[in-house]
Amino acid sequence: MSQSSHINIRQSLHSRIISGEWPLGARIPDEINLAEEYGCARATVNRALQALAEDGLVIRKRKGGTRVNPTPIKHAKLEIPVLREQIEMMGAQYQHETRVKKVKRPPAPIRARLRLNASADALYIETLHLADGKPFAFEIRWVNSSAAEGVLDAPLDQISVNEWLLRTIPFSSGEVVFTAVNANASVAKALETTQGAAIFVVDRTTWLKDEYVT
Amino acid sequence: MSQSSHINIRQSLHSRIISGEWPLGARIPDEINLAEEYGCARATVNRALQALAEDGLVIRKRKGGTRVNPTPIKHAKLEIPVLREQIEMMGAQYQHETRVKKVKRPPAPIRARLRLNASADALYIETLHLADGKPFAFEIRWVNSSAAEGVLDAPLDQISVNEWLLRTIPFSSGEVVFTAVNANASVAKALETTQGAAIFVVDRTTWLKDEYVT
DNA sequence: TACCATATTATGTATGCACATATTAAATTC
DNA sequence: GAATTTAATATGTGCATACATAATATGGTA
Repeated sequence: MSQSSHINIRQSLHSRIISGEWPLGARIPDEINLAEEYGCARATVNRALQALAEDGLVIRKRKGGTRVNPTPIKHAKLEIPVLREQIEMMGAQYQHETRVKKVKRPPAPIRARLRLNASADALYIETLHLADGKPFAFEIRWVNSSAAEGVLDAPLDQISVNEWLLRTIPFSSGEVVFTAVNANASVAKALETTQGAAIFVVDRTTWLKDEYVT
Repeated sequence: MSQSSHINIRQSLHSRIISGEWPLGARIPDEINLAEEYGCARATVNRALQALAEDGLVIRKRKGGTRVNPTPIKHAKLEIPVLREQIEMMGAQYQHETRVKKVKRPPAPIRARLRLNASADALYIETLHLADGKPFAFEIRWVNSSAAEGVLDAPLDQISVNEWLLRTIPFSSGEVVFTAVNANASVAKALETTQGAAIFVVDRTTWLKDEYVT
């Protein structure tokens, strides 16, 4: 009982579900019964169940009741840490250098990803992120500047592009897809490490932007 | 007013925040005032604010009040669709083939990722996912079988490994990292497409598993 | 001034109640 | 028997209230 009640109930139900107490797709007791069982108000059970529903563990329907999601977890949520926080979390000091920043025509695949027509320009930015002065990550980003207006005027020396965009753009529109490329030679060089090493690349496409994070 | 009140308020506050009505890090009115402004109960505002806090848009502290997150969105949540759903969403019929499934010693980098010692074995699985009989995605997965006990006995012909794991493993422990490799020749062949094409690879590391999704 | 106890404040959580809404199940009608 | 109306039911939402809790402000004392 270290936590609040709805969290306890949430966890309890969670473990009961994955323990197989209720088979896949089976209906679990309704809120009133659970409330009785746990000795709390229906609203409290409701809150716990809603949380489980958000996690995709159960599916709830009016009248139909609550049942264990037969196709569990359509979507796993994950975290895309802002690099700065990631670095500072390690107790290191964060810095970043904007190496390139100019408007130019993106190559065809990028253009397609950004849904730009052939003549449109985009903003190209290369940023090197440093932890305690040592290269930590290298970031290449294409920004659809027509969508993210003001990006040219933004104080990109103070905050990173990443954060600026996250701050400015309503992330609700973010449909994100991850793609990958191997670390190429130039990137490896920038990071002062061996090509093909444990470098990882994240390629995110949103309605608005396209970035590679190394 | 098409939706329920707490969702309206949530959206309203969201747009007010990103519109810059309250500067970064600034404190926004407390629940009581907002409730008054929106003409609803404090609980309703509370619900909206908690949702925003979960999204990382605001930070809430007892007494300190609620303020706009100065380092916005530490974590963007995204969806990792289960391949089957993705395919069925397109109106295609889903099938999958388990091509390889055996226990063996993973290579060093994988071992490190899974936090296994040098002698430990892991389960190696290759799965080909089909949409209407045509190759759609190729999946290579290493499973730390000591953690995911029972994976060997699971009916992996009926449901995919992906779904089985998601169903079985408490995803609360899932710290996920994405990495990327270029599509290599063998993968490209399996997918009957050109190497280096718009294939995308997701490399996820959890406490428990490691997978590549093409 | 520096420090510590206390009051104040904003959010966190829980409850009981009421009513809305979707959906199933039952009852009625043709 | 089939189709349509009606009732029953589980969840969705909102409100008013109460108390808990954490963090800040305040004031008094050394």
